[in-house]
Amino acid sequence: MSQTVRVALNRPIRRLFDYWVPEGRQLCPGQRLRVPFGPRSAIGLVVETGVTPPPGLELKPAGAALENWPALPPETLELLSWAASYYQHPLGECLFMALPPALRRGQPAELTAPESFWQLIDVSGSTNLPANAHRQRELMEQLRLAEGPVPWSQLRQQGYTKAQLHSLGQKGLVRAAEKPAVNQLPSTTESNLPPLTGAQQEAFRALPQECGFSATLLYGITGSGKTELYLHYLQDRLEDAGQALVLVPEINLTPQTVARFRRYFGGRIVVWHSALNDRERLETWLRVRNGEPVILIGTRSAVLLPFTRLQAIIVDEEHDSSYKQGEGFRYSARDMAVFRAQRNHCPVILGSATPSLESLHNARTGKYTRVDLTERAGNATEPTISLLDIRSRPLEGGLSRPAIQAIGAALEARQQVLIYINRRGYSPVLMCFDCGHIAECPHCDTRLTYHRRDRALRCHHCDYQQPAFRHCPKCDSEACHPVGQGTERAEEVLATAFPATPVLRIDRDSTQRKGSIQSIISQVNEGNPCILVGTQMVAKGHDFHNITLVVVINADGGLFSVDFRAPEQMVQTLLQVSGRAGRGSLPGKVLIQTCHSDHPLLQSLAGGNYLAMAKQLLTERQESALPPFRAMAIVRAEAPSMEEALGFLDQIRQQLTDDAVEIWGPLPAALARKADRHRAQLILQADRRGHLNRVVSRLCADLDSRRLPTSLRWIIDIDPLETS
DNA sequence: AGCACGCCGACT
DNA sequence: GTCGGCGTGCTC
Repeated sequence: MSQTVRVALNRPIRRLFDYWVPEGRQLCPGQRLRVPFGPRSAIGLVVETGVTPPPGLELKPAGAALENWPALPPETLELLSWAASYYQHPLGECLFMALPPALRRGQPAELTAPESFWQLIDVSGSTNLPANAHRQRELMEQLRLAEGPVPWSQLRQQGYTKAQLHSLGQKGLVRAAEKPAVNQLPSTTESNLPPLTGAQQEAFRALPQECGFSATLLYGITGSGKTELYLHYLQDRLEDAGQALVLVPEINLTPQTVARFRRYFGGRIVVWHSALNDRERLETWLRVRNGEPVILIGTRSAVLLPFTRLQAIIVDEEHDSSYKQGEGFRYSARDMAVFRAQRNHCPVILGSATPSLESLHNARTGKYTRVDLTERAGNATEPTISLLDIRSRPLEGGLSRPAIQAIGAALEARQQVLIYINRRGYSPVLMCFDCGHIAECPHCDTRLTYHRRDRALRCHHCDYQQPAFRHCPKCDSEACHPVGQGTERAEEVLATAFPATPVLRIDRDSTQRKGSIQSIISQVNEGNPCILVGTQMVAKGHDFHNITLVVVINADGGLFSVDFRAPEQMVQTLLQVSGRAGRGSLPGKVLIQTCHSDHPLLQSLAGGNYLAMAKQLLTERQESALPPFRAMAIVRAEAPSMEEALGFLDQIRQQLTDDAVEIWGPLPAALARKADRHRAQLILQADRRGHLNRVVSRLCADLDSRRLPTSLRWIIDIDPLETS
């Protein structure tokens, strides 16, 4: 009697495949194996053993296992199985996301060649490098500070190149070294953790002391020192053999953050983010899987790693929308972290200065414990926020006269200024002042953004671009002008207004080159007067000590949006960006330009009390019966025509007859046409998550069994963040 | 997702 | 007469 196994494959199909296992071989769930699949073979993962295959099905024999241990340990397998069914995503694709690319491809679970390590030849040695070789000098400094040889991956991650190392090697300054054994790497150095302030100690004592499951919402205002608290918590709670997971938004995983953790935990710190190459992913994955006592700092997908000795999870900036994957397997790493902690019987700490309404609600209902840290660390004080009504005020590049005066005053005092604009490019539109024609994308229902640098009109939703026109394509007038504000234009206006001061722009366009954001940050950290102009990117996590003034060009975007989450997101972003001011010893000031200074939300924002605003927003959500008071799912469809998309969703609406599920739509999406595809959506809501899950899961099964035209695409988004 | 099978247009 | 377009269906 031979064994029968159920196998998941890395295919977008909601189905598993059964195979018989030849006599004398034994397989367990989580193991990687090769199986025949159609005319070829594929890599599979065992999800179940000893199954009874559907009757009348001729099974094929399973191929060899790729290793004699499960690539996915039971706890990880359970996490992913839950997530697959909760997010309605094919199990195979979910499971394979927890493997590094090399293992997905069927390569052996081992490192092929040892990684190169680098160290100084003479630690005390003087360096006569050319004056312009500042990167090489920095690299030398890095190696000097390191205790022992530094892996190439770490140097590469800090933006250094092989060429720089080789150049130093030729000069006889550095050399390749042996990989130091793991236990030789410096580990926790207890003495040099910075002492906690009074307020931090109080918060620290309120964090969970038990090892079992607990979920804590750490509400710590910007600059209150949440990271210090995390460091102390890990040092205090983590056993020598234990693993910890620290989730951070992609944008916060900077070398500074990592260096901060490395200073105290040395070789225990490993990182996980999108810039790792395949071999780095494999190496880190293996260290985690082998149960090495790592503290892993990682972005979203780090929550899927196969930890086996997890003792603590921290989710920093838990409100951040980047924790939700926006395509494919649409999971929330924050929510999966909580599930993981629950099943793993370990504490999870969700930290934020602007907690999500979901988490605040969970704290209110007792699902989470809330711990507050509402004092800035050191002698820093909270910034004062004032609204600046710009109705009928002349604007220069989007800036009002009082704002420009404030900027001038701050620069005069040799301080730094941050200008926040939520739009990249030069200006949102290029308009003909004679006939009113506005350049639009031929493939999307959106306007083209004018980028001055390359005189291009670009669509921010597809890859379309065209040269900007001088003559209006409609009326041939020459009166075509950019209208509205973008980062590029603000940069230009500020550079003209303050010619003696450097203006640094931080957005997706200006930071595409690797390491360029690093050089901007180090320039700011030198502390000389400068003006930073940026989008969301500057709002998050950076610790600039000499910024005393933050100007928000226009705060009105989120006030009248169709998306019910817009006010929450607006408040969070504005408070996060405000938090960049006054982090050093000088007090900070925030000027928010608006056309609606009497709007209650902005009024309370000026009061700076996030919890009061959140309470108000939660009341509104409850009155409108929206999340977090109800569960939500969205069915999105796209087709060559809007009729097809709406028709398909309407059919679904007809077949959903469950009284406990409220249905909205179908409606065209806010961006009804994107890259020539017409998009529509259907919103489903229910009081109980479990109930909605069952309904959606039935719907999914039904849609899978129907044969639909290939031109029609549908997806289901559970707990969606974008609802328009 | 791959990859085969399967029927209709422009070419050696 | 074929080469090949991508629509539809299947993979234990």
